[in-house]
Amino acid sequence: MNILIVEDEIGIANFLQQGLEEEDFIVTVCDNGTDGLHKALTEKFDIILLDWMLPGISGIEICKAIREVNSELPILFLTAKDTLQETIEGLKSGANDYIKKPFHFAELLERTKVHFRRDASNSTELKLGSILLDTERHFVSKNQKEIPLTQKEFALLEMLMRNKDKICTRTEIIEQVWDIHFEYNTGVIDVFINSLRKKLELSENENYIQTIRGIGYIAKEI
Amino acid sequence: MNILIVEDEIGIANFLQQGLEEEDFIVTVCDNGTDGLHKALTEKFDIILLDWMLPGISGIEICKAIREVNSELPILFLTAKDTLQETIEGLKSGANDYIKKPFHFAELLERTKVHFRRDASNSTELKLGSILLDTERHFVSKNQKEIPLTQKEFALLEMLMRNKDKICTRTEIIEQVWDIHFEYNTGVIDVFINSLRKKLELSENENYIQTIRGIGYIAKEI
DNA sequence: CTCCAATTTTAAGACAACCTTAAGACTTTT
DNA sequence: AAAAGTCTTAAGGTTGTCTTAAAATTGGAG
Repeated sequence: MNILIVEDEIGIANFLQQGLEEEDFIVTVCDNGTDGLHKALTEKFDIILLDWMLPGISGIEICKAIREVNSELPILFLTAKDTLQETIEGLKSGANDYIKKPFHFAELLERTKVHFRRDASNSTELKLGSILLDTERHFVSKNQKEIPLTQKEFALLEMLMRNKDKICTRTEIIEQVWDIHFEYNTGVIDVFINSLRKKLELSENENYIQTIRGIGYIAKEI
Repeated sequence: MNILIVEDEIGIANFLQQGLEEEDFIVTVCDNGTDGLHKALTEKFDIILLDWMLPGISGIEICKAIREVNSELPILFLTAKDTLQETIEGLKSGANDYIKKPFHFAELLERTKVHFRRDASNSTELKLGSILLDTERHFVSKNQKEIPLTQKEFALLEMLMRNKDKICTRTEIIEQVWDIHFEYNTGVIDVFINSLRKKLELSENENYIQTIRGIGYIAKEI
């Protein structure tokens, strides 16, 4: 996990770097706004800790500039500017959290971790109603009962579950699950959807895998 | 945007409710932990504001219970427990933010909005009165109730909603929805407009889809 | 290497959902 | 009152999906 710290007070920067490295984060420090913004835009970080008052570009400017390009990257302000107006200005500029100096390192650490948590996209455990799927163990269960699936069945279910509440078109499915990248039409998908529904015993009122006629399928909580 | 407030001090709850409703949020209040948890698990909210000390189940327990099932839902603690240990405990239990009482409403509001931002930025939702249409989920609802639509119905409604407050001529509709690029006259459009109105239960005084005689149709907020 | 079992793919008929058409009722305009 | 445009309904006709079974392929054991 890569953290970028943009902070000009060397004492604070070192203190943070040391503390975060002890927690096994990979830390990069910039002591001015210009470098900070440049690094933020060109390298890949998982989170940014940002001071407000900086030589070069101010924290606010950096924050706004990052948000122009990247709306996902978590940005935490870390600043001595502690009035209500400033707090709001900081949050409005696109930050995800606003921590006022002086702060406890333990709280900063915890607030930092909050933003790593929600990155469930690479989680190995997926859930859909009473259905659980673990990609690592290649294991699927429903109501605590294991459901043995074949390779293709598993891959198809995984794709649907990773895209929960999003439509998977037939083309997307053929591409991702079957790795076929040209015009193709056959009933394979239907056959496997059918066998998934059967094995998972999806009745009328447990319609987790719905068909979107003319388009594809969707996995939905009900 | 639906907000659930779980708070037993009526004064604070009312204050929050009023403030948030002025900002056009839809607010639900629970004055005890048991109801709060139940509502959080059974209804659909976009964010939860949670007191720590509550009659029934404590905020911490609620937070953990929600996280068992839903790792995405933003949870904000809002509490008088302001020590470092408590803050950390709150965040560790799965909360996304931890706001200490007394707080400024403006800051609370801003911190709440932080969590809507990233949803909104990549939203695929269109709104027309109480009607919501999500292209990605191929989902339409009115007053929180799902309205199942067919392909063509969906495409037609999507076109009208994308052009909200703009007239869609019959020719434009036939071109975009039916992909027919030559002179064509038949009642298809009328039939589908009719079935949309029926399924969406658009009465006289909810005339979201209006006829522009001789030209086409228009979707309008009323 | 060969055979067997399990998995994957193809194919086809049955089925259901959807789209289109057309015709008559209704509304608005001239 | 006539004409033009729209609404409503219901009956085919079409298309996409489900289901089943058999053929083809793969992977592992002997």
